[in-house]
Amino acid sequence: MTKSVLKLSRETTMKRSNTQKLKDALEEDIINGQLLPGAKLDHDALAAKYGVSRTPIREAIQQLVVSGLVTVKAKKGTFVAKVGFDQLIEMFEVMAELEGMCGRLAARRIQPDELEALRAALYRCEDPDVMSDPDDYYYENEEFHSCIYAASHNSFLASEARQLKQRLKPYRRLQLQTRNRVSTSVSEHRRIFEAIEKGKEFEAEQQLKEHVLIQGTRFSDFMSQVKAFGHTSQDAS
Amino acid sequence: MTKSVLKLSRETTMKRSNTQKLKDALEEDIINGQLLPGAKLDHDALAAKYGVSRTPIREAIQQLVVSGLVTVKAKKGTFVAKVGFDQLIEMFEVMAELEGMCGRLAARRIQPDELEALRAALYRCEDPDVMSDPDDYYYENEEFHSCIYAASHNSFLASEARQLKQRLKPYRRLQLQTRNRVSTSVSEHRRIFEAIEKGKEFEAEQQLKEHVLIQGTRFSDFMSQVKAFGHTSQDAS
DNA sequence: TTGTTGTATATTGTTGTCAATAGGAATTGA
DNA sequence: TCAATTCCTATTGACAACAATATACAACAA
Repeated sequence: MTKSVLKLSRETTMKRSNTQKLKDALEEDIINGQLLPGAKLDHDALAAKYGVSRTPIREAIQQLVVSGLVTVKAKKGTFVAKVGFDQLIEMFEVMAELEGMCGRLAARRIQPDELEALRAALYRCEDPDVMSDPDDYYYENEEFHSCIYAASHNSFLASEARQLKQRLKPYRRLQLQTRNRVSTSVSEHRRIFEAIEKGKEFEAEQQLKEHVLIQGTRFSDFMSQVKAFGHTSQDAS
Repeated sequence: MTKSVLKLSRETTMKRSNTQKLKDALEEDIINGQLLPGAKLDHDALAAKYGVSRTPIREAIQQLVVSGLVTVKAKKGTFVAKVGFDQLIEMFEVMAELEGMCGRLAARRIQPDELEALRAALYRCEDPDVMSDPDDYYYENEEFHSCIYAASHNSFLASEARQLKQRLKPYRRLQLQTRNRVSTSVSEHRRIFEAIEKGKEFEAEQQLKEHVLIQGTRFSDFMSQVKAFGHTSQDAS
């Protein structure tokens, strides 16, 4: 693993501290599956890999602990958080509620231009070319949901939902491989869109809740996939 | 301000790092109003006050930034987060949703012993002696809501709700001084309890949402009080 | 074989110091 | 009097060395 040494070189226009850059880099690796739940994060190794001292690494890791992505076991090392079953279910339950709330508020508050943006996002999701490519669909799906977040006109809610979604992302990967996932998702999107378009708060909320909860596959299927992933039921927090 | 030097002496049974103790101490000061929103947190001053070096303070502050209680303005200093109006409203909106969700789940999942605990908490809230003392009532009120959290059987939800409540606490203080607050709150509690007892999910959810949102006082009253507190509409995040 | 004790090592916590950066003030010129 | 430039200082970020602590492992004894 000799690559990605000094990934911290990019500078857009903002000046960011090494700690922040480290935090983002680790976060991304965790979310995108480069670092799997349970993987050990060795301070010295990371310090060497990124060419910085241990302090920024300590601080970055501590911040990730606060946001729940990693856990430190005293004198045992720091590891990518591995959330147990029960908590995973609990988190999805909350995620569904937040998404549902976004939908309800969006149905009530969406503005004409936002509605058109949402419609455009829906159309892109329904494009056969997009549907056939998992990466493309993943991106457009995110866009669709982002539109709903924006339309909820509650930026705090949006950021909370986004944060929780990120935290769940390492485990959501498992769902996407289910058969017919995409086509099911698309038809759910259409129902969600129509509910929002017509201002049906309750229906938008319900549709979104289900969209998150069952994610087009039976929940037991999902559970068994998670089980197969090798979790027992410990840690996190 | 010579007091509280080395508040970090208490040891229950756990060993906690200075950073963690600092974080808790600052958190508590912020939540309990010792440190008002907008107050400056001087690293050196804190280092002197608590008798530690600057590093634990740095780290504690960084963690508080992640959880949203403080903000750092580049090269200007770090300050207790002062959330603006709009975001305050947004946060209350989310808080209401989470509380409502707790109530809904509790109505569906509460166990006999939990129901009795909730009933007992309700009775304590209704005790005239308790109602007459703001501090007592505050405590018992917290207990009542804690029972609902527990009965939701979703510990993740409970911790998220608790965290958000803490973050709002500096501003909730303003509500408690409203006339008839306690007696209104108590009767709301009874309605909430009855809804949960009878398993009426929807009603429990609605009651709790309103309980949080209007908090017995008209929202505009609350808003004007907040305004009087001296916020304009900046920072946070 | 099992239990205990001691040592070694890995990991985390703390400190003092240095460097860089941005804000503000003061001085100088018009 | 006003504006611009320069210098000073407050503040944050980073580092390396030091210290403390708990765990793991091995050796030894019962």
